[in-house]
Amino acid sequence: MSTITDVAREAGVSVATVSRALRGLDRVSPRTRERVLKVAEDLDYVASPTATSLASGRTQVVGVVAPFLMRWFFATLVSAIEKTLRQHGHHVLLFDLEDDSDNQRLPLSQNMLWKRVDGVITLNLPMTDQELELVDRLGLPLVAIGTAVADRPNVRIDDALAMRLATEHLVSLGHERIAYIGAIPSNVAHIQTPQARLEAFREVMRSHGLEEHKQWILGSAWTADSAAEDMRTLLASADRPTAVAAASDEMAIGAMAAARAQGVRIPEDLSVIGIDDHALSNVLGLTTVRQDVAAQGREAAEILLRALGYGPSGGGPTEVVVPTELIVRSSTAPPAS
Amino acid sequence: MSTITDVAREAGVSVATVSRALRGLDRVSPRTRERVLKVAEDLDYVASPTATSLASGRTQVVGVVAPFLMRWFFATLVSAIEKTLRQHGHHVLLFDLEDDSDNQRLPLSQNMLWKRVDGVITLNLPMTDQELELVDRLGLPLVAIGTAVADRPNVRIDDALAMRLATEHLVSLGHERIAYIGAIPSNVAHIQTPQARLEAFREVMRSHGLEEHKQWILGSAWTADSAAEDMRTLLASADRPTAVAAASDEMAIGAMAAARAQGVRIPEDLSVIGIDDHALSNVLGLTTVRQDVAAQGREAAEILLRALGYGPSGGGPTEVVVPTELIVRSSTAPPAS
DNA sequence: CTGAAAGCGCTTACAG
DNA sequence: CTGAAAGCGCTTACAG
Repeated sequence: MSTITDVAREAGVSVATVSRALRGLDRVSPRTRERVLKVAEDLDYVASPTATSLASGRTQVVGVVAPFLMRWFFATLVSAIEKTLRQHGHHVLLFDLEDDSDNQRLPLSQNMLWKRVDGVITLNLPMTDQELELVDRLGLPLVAIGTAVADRPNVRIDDALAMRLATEHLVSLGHERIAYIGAIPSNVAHIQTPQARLEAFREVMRSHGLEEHKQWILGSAWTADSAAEDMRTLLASADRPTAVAAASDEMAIGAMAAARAQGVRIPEDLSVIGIDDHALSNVLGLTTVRQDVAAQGREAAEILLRALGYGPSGGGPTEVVVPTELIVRSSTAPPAS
Repeated sequence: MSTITDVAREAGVSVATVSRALRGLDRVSPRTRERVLKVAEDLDYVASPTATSLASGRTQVVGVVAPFLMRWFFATLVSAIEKTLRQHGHHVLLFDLEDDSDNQRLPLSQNMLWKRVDGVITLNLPMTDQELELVDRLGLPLVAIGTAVADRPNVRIDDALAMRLATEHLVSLGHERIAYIGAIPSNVAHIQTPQARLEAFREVMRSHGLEEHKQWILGSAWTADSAAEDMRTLLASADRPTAVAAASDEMAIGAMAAARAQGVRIPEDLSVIGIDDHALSNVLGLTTVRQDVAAQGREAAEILLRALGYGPSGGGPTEVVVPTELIVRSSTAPPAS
């Protein structure tokens, strides 16, 4: 592979001139620039990013950090972020912080970031003080999707609003006996989403004077399997709800499946609603509150790009709340009187 | 942040010695090494990867390239690969080659790889000749998961065997009228999986003397939505199958949902089987042929690491076929007499 | 508009 | 066992 020196020699100019010409800087005569471009093209020249980085201090790489990657929400974000960044000449270095051998996640460390990325995007990841201090010390701009990180730019949906939409939908259908799936104990993590959604559910119930049954608030682990298991227990009892609001579609899908497996018809015997509009929700007929996950990824990438000095330098929003929308399908209906 | 020069000064040795000591090379006295280690620790020293790369020619980064990222199969692979590589001090640069604005995928280009990655892992990605030539020219080792790439190391399941297991299961239950979902026209892509699975299906049908109905071979686009749509058409006709084999669980899930929505009971009226053991298959009761996707990611990462000179240099397998297993759940049963 | 030179922070022979 | 020096391939003031 050819280097900048090869191009300079071939074009009969200095490497400094080649560097300027190729990067489109001022102060290069049109003729010279043209010649350099031609030679570079002929030689299949591509600047060594590693040399460029060492000299310029920028890597054109952004770190994307997630607590896990396999779930639909995260995979969708990563895909959207990668595409947006690549359109602007940037690349994605991926970190999956899930630790299989432990139920604690891995910490973000200096050698993941130092001189390796120009910025960081966190995907629903509560950061520890040390991690935040590290990112600060390294001078890295950061954008948080979902769970907010200190006072950094943040892209998310309005969790409370989303769950309010979901719960109000059930109430408006006439349901009064409503269960909830996805209540994560507040001491487990500083993740805002579960708590905000549960609180919104409670608030709506209260505002309609509806009773909240302790044993109908299920603390499932945000997976379909876990939700299905909790649902089975719930359905085994004599005292059953007529509807269930799940904090995510994956849990809603688990709940629907568990109900059906026990002969409970949906929506005749039980209405189910989720939040997300997961890739499979449409086909499964799940009523849900849609969030545009790809849009969140795109917004976050653009904010970061701006922080890195690309695009319109003029500020731009630093706090984006992506709209949310009720999608009624066949998993919800009025209760069977 | 401190540099190697800072450490050298503080420890009273040359930068060369620091470099050797920190990398655990020979020819450093225990006392010196200890001192250097101590100073480095005190100064929070982490070598600049960009400088290291320029000097050594290695980046400790591997490119992971996929036609799209959002599907369960790909997300699971990426997660497993990332974890395995990170344990060995390597990082993942991610490329999603899906092009939203076009139905052709983006090409792999020189500026994605050149001096940026030490090797490449492809995820079910048929490579063009130019891409292969590029990877060769850059001297990058490559490992292919799923769709094989020329004579490079390859990790996959036995597609034909998997579909044979699925089809034989249906036949052994007594089904004779079996439909197939996921037949991609061979001119669309050089992806082996769809073709290998369809052929295996046909072979099993033939070997049992079962008739293959042209209109029961559905060319769904490997998504649940597409499979559901095709299934609706199929069920609308008077001449119906008693069972359907889908080439992936996502399609099987779509087929099940479409059937149920039309009042077709599963498995009483229709048996459905898939391939994958998708995260939602268990909860949905889908009978399937399980493939261990994470294991494929791990194997591929390890083969690449070996090619890069890590771990036992002694060869090791270069062709891995991960085993596959029939998981019978509630979506399959003997036909209704 | 263009070039010579220093510098980015490491690794790697080469001496000793 | 250790150090001085060249080199990796760019960018960036500084002169001119």
